[in-house]
Amino acid sequence: MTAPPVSDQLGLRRANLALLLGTLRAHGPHSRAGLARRTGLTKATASSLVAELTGRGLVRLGEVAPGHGRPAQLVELRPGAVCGIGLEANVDYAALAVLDVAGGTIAQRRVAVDLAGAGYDRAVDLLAALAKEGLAATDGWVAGITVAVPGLVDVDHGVVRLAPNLGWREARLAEDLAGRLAGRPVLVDNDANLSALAEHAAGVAAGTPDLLYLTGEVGVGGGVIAGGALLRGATGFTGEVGHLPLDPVGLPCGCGRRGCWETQVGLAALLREVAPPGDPVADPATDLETRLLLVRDRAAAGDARTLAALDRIGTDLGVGASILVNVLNPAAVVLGGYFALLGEWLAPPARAELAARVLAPDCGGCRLLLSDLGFTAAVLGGAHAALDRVFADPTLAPTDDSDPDPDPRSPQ
Amino acid sequence: MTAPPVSDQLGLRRANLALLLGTLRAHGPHSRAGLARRTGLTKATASSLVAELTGRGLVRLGEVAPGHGRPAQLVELRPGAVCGIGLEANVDYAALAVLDVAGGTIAQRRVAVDLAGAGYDRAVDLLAALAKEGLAATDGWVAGITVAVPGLVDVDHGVVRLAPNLGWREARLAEDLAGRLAGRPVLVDNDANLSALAEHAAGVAAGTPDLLYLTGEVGVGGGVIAGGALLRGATGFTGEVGHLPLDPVGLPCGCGRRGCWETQVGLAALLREVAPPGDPVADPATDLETRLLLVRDRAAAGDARTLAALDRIGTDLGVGASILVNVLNPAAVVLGGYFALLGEWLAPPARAELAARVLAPDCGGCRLLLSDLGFTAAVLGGAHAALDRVFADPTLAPTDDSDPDPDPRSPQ
DNA sequence: GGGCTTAGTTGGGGCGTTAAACTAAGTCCG
DNA sequence: CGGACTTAGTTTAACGCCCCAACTAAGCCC
Repeated sequence: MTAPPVSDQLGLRRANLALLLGTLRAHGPHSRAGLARRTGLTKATASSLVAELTGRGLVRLGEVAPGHGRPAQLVELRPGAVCGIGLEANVDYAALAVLDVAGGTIAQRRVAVDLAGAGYDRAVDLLAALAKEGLAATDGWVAGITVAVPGLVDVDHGVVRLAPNLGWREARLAEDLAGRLAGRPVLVDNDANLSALAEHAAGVAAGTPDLLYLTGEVGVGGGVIAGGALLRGATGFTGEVGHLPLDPVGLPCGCGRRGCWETQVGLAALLREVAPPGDPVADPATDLETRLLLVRDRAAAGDARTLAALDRIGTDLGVGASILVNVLNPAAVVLGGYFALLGEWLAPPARAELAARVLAPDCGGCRLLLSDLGFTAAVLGGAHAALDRVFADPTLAPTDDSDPDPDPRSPQ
Repeated sequence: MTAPPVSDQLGLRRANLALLLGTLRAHGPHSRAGLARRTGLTKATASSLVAELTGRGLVRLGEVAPGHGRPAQLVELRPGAVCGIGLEANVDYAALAVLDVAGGTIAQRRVAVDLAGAGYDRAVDLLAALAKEGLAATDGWVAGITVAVPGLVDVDHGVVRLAPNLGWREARLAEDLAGRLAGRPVLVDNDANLSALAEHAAGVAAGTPDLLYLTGEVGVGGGVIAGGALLRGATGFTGEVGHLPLDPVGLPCGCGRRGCWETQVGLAALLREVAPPGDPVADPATDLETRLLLVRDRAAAGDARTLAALDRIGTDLGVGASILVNVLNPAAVVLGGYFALLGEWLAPPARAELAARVLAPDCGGCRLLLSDLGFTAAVLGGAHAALDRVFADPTLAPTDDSDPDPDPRSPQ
């Protein structure tokens, strides 16, 4: 998603196209004169750039805005023409999302399937089939395809280093998927990273350049946006927050230690505390979402045991989050996964802990928010990641005068 | 230090000048043809850019490197002509460093003075006097002046929000100092941030784009470089690592809780554990550095009590660091302050904890290093921060043909 | 000493932005 | 109702920067 270097005039043009496109994304429709004012370019240049963006299908002329002088024709991101595709490979489901540059949803689907049991090759086949479904859903141009994977991913090489829950190891997923999709550019990234990206692009914290995404699943996942970009670290393994050592005498964790954060606030902890033995909520045979909704219903009904458990978990959530907020100073912490589903009860005690434990005045300006993207955050983030390629370099999108646009820089 | 936006040809020129300058800083002297090859520019452009950089005093033609064909004239960063000034305001001393673009030290000095007791206005006077000393030490052009302050700093406005040890609050330091220095551009930043910058620019981890700097002082300070840039967070309060809650039943901390990291590994913990009551090491009347050297001598001599204390502190250092490494995935953790001074004994147990607790394979590629910048890291980082202005925009440096260079963008 | 190789310069041309004048299309107000 | 005013957007010429290609420069190899 990092912008290509600017060194020659084509690079300058590219940078200015990206500047306009980014302005439209961040601040909504503008007249050409308005774009010129905001970006510091001249009206002539803005007009020329808008003409090119129109030719590439990225923007269109929309409604007319009257003013004191001649009415302005607003330029806006064009829905439907240029899309990004997100895929998600998870333990018991696969998902697809197709978004256009305007942020509109072209297609979205989730398939229940035992990807972990299917084996790598059949999983790739299934992802390829989903991708083709996405490709068929749009007659526009597809900027790229991004796969969200729960595990450690080498983004630069598109390799899944280790995804324990899927049983994948050193899987050359980008390559294998591109091979089944006529060489289209395929990116691979961690699901929490992509979820953070989705919150940054479109969620409750849209536009916030510094945010921390925390998702409650079997473990606890973390994704960090810092300075408007994903924090990736030296080898792409940032956001390993599940094993914050919070209680030296706590419960044993899969990592071999005791009292890790995810033993306190992970899904297992929730189900254990919320349900007495024999309770249907604790029955692994029942669908997980059904059980979580049951928990929510009980909380809403005021069930004492449930409320006490959620209060305790919310408190521990806040303790762990405060550590991260002290280190990262985000403007927002966004809760996803089951944290969001039960956020109504988790957030108040978590906010109290944050307020008490964050050293910066006024909590460093940090707000605790609940994601409204639900369990689709990762796949939406994938689609956004694909679109970000075009926002960084609009010349990737082909021009409509059937010019195949011999772009000098090879894809992927 | 973020690069100015590129939108017109002057911006393009600026970006290319910066590209060449950055190449010379990162990879040492090059011929003009070599610069062209490495950057992708043409030889003609590289020659033109080098001519301009020479005119601005940033580079010079150095030795001749023979090869197969015509010998190359190497272009190198020019010592002495363009400088950055770093200042440091600390509780019991103030410091000055003047560096040139080639990384050479033009001047460096430390003054023992009770800044906390002096009051803000006299402290600013003293800093201004030090800065003038630095200005007098060079006949070159000064890119800027950066002040390192132990506290919470609003970098954008040059305001010290809160520096408890100095007794400063909402101090408009950049403004006040610039007023005493003929309006020269003054930046203000947190000392740990600037120390991290110094390690990134010139220390044992030079060039590492992702590093974590940890300094042992009264508290524990942290500075994070991520993706080659300082991590600042939403309101500039990143790196508050001293109060990681590591031991719920530990010693009480000034923050009101128990078992914070700095109660385990801060200076007070070291002195307490290392010295029996009545020991000169624990005597607050003695100079701190003297006492620390005494501790080092005892450790070197194999004193059992000292070694046991250092082993315990090193272990706790590693426990806390592992949390940060799991979140940030840096390529290096650099220890500064007293951690570096006693690193010989602290590092081995700390490395063992890191290896055991970091989840990414091979510790995420992270190495634990000891700073060799000593207690000058912050002031050196300040000088580098000032120089970074020129590396980001070489047109800030005036041309030698006495052209006052009416730069469109105002300083500060 | 001639050929080869690589460094660096020169001149012409293309491209993108700028500046300024101009046209376009409304509102405001007497 | 119509002219002045205001703002949007286009046109044209000019300029700056980089690229390309040809050329000169200066050493090494045989």
